[in-house]
Amino acid sequence: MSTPAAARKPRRDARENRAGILAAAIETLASDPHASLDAIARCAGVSRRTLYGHFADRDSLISELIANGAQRFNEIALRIDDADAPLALARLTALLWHEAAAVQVSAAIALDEAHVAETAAALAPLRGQVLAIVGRGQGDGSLRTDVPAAILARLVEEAARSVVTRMDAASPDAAGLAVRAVLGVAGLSWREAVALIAEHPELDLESASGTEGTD
Amino acid sequence: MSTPAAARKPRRDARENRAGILAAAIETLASDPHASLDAIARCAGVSRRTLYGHFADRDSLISELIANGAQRFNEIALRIDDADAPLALARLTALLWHEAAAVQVSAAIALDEAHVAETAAALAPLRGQVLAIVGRGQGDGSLRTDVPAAILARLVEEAARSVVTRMDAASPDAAGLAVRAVLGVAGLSWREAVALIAEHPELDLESASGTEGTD
DNA sequence: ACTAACTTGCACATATGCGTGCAAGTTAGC
DNA sequence: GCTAACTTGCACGCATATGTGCAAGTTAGT
Repeated sequence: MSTPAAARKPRRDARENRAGILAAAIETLASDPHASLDAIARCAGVSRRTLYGHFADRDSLISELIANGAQRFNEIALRIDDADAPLALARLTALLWHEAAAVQVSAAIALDEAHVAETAAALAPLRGQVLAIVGRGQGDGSLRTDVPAAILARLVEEAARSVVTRMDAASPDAAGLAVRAVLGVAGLSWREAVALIAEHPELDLESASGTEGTD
Repeated sequence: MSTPAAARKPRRDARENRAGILAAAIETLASDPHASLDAIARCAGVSRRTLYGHFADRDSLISELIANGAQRFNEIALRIDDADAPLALARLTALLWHEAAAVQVSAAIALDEAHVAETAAALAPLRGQVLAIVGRGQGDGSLRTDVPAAILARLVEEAARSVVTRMDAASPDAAGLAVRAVLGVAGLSWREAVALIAEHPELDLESASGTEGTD
């Protein structure tokens, strides 16, 4: 027996629908964290009733979103191993940016009273990593020391969240903007931030257009 | 006749209740922008029905909150006249901080889909002032120029909003934190920010502009 | 082509929030 | 102490959202 109890493999269309619902939830909740299940279902091209066939209730859906997102973010965060703290922050921000869509939901959901605790728990590894980086940066003098590490970590997180959720993600250099904001809050002068970014093209802050660095 | 048409002066308890409702709305909505009128009424120690005696509907209440807040913020913003852009930003942030409670609601409400437009309109003068300061700072090289003025103004606003809404307003140096975050995002290194703050004790940060309160 | 899995629409129950009407109670203020 | 102003509770009607049961339709997979 392949499976000890229950659970024959679900049908193809069912799996597609389930994925579609999750995707629709991300898309819909990103712009409105209070969107109804009906809105999500319609966005997924599925009936509301079907949604309940895949998720027990609203919380189940949200929880799965949080779990999925958190896992991706944590994996990214734990892969960062630059010794240089500012660079680590920059890279972390840049990498997370690529998950923009997912990040937006998580960021939005994280603001929702009902799920703060759950999100906080799920993102613990990421937060630990940020705190570690910040602490290291304060130790070697590369980051500001006029703010306690714990608060600075929080400040950095909020700066990133702000840019992700409140600034136009489609703007020319959105990823770069996020990195600049984070580095600024972390204590670097803007010229230092610009220099750091210039020295590390592998940060891959895209992008097309020629809004060139310029200053 | 003191009053030409209509409007006999309302009774005292009525005026008190009205004010109480507004205060309760600020307190309640600050923590949960989606709080029900019932919650607000209860917080004001008044029946839900009474609330409707003072405000036609939810929007009327919110609108008055926005109008009140915006007026105070705009007045403060337009009083700033420091030639030095970083200092102007610092002072603006510090002054607005004193309106913390009111700022929190406005900041929270401003995030609400239904009232963004209204808030944006009401805060136009403040935003104009920020843009002017930022432009000036870019012109004289005291603020970062790697980001267009319009976006930088936005970034500054979001940084301030973040700290106000998301960081513990009761923490030791919350006002200073806001100023530091704003200056950091605006391009100053943290040492420059610290120096600026140190040179201008009249910013009145650190400690206690009086919530010495207790209850 | 047959069957089990899946989807769907509809009806239903429940809950919450908004906004209103009204009759009975309180209170401010003269 | 009288009266108008104000508050209150309760009853509605309305709208939206969640979650479930069920019978009838589709569809995937063998």
